[in-house]
Amino acid sequence: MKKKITLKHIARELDVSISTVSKALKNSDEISRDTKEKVQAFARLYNYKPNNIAISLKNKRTKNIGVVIPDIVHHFFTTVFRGIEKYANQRGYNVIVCVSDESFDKEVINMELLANGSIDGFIMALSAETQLKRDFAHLREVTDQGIPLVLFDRVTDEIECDKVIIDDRMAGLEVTERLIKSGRKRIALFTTESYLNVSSKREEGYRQALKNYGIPIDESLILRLPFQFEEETISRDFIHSMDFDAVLSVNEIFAIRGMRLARQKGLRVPEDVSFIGFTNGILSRYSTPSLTSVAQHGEKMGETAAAMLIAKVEQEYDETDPTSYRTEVIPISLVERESTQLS
Amino acid sequence: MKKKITLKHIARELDVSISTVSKALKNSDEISRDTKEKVQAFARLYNYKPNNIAISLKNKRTKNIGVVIPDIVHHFFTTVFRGIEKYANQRGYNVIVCVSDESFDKEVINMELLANGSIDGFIMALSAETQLKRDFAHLREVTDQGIPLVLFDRVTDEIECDKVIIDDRMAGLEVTERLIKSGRKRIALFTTESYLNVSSKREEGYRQALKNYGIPIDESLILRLPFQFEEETISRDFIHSMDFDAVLSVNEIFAIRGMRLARQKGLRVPEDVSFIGFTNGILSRYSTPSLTSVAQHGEKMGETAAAMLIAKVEQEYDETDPTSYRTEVIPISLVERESTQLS
DNA sequence: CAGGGCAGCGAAAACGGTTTCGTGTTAATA
DNA sequence: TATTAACACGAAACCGTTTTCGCTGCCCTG
Repeated sequence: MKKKITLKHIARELDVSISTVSKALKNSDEISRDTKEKVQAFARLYNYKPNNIAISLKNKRTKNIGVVIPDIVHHFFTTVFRGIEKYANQRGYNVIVCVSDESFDKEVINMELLANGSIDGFIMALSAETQLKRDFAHLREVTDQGIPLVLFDRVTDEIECDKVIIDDRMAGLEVTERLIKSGRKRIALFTTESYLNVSSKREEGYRQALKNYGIPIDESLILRLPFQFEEETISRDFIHSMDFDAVLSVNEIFAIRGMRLARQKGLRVPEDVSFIGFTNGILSRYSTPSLTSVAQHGEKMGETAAAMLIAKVEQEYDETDPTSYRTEVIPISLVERESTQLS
Repeated sequence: MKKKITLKHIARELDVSISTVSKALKNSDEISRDTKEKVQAFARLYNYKPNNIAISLKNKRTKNIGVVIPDIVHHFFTTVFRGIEKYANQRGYNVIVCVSDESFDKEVINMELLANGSIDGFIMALSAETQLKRDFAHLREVTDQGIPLVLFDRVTDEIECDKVIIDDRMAGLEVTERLIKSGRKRIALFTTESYLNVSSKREEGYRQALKNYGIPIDESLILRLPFQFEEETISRDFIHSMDFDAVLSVNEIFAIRGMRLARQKGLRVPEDVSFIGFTNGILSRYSTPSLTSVAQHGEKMGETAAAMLIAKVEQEYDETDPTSYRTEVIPISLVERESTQLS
């Protein structure tokens, strides 16, 4: 077992000082060619690699970024993560992931742990519980310490920091209007219980679209399902008693469930009823019929968030301007598939 | 912006030495009650938290584990990751994720980076390219340095280390036999090009099952699809010309595609043709009809891998026994859904 | 021949902790 | 009263780097 070699070892072996070795390896011109070559050859031979931890301690920069997300087994977060990881890696950063599991406490604990020197900055999406409690003290603590923070998707107005979001309200509005323009009159909305910011924004857009077209809002067409969506019965009863010609769903799963129940009821998709879902994930693509879906471009979001964070991290040193914060809006796009007949 | 406070600050402020502060915070009984209380109160007041990096440097243990996987946007790896993260977090470890993207080079680069002090051990699944090249020098380098390594799912015999796998051969055999016992005679196999270890193991099992029951192997019933599975045409032609009453697929997607094409051809699922897929993911659950699937219990795999790794990491110090390596086999289970009629 | 300049290298501080090993003070003991 | 033990604390080494600042020689110049 070859243990890791350090500057000290090289110095001892070559009978020079540690500083000389350090400089030689950095090709400093303080050091003679001879010595440099000797040192570099030796280092190569024994496969010397500097110790990351020591370097981190010295420059107070870890080249690690912390990502805190509610759930990793979730296609959207996963794609965002991929974007983050990709960009970060290109720039020489590593990514430490913590899963909050939609729990406030876990979010707090994880962040406190990482904030003690392990990372240079955070990228995160708030847990459901955090959004419900509206308690952001842990975020404030982090920013107060001067640690850069980028919020994505599940954000809050109460914290000043960089953000990257999609315009959920606009998205809800646009796709609802598409349905209306394609001739649909009775458009149902499948949504979650409303403490999730994104859901309520989408609902706002939905309502606005109907209003824009003078269609009265029928509250009985709005189905609010619990966050854990397993109770199939609710939606079954609802769907069977319900009368609609289109559905907008704030996620894939409700839409897929809905399509299935509608077809069991004898309705044809998309002829009798059209479906559009949010979150263009794997289910939308492979369902039968395949689901027209609002693509949120998670990977783009991730890249953007990582870029913003790393920019902040790296300008830390020239702490000149009174740090201004930006909010990037990632445009959505509608991926049309079999579940709709849009004009 | 409140900067982080250090032992030195506390010491200066309270007019004691750094060592005293350190000991006081650890409740050492070298220190008088008075002093301890004073120090602890001060520390609490200013929210002192020790710097992780400094501690890592001192004890040469980072409490980080590195996870290298081919793809994060993949349900199976994601569930494994969740298991790892969950267990690691409970034990006070953080997880650094690197995505190899099925690329050998990325795998190597990422591991070299992390191996220089950033992590205490690795958990990984080999990239497709690595399996193809059969070049494991980077793994050997890591283990030679005494860094614990746990391989999962995509493993190799050429490296001695802990492993956690499912018995793919056995799984292929069992489920094929289940199909046979339910009366199916002409069982097709949808698989990937064969450099993926797991696929070929599953195929072995499939062949063995047929052999066990004296069913001749019809090579025309074995469909090998490229790893990037987008070309729909291949399978469409195949399916339309093919004559089978059951399908075993090494992944979900091929199965879902297959079911759809079969139904378009007018076949009923499961009456005319049964489908079983590997990897009990989200598609299996939500497809129509829902897909009977081999559950690999990714989360369990992840937990097991993390447990093995952390055990190794933490016994490092009493380097007594000539470290023996284990291979844990996680049992599979068959989740029966609508796509089969098993007796 | 004194002085300056430069090339080449080393000592030491610093990052923020932990830990070993003194050391000075006080109180108990012989 | 002299010795000793316990107590409470500090000095310093150490983890592995980077970096500043000196310090040698040596050569060149005036």
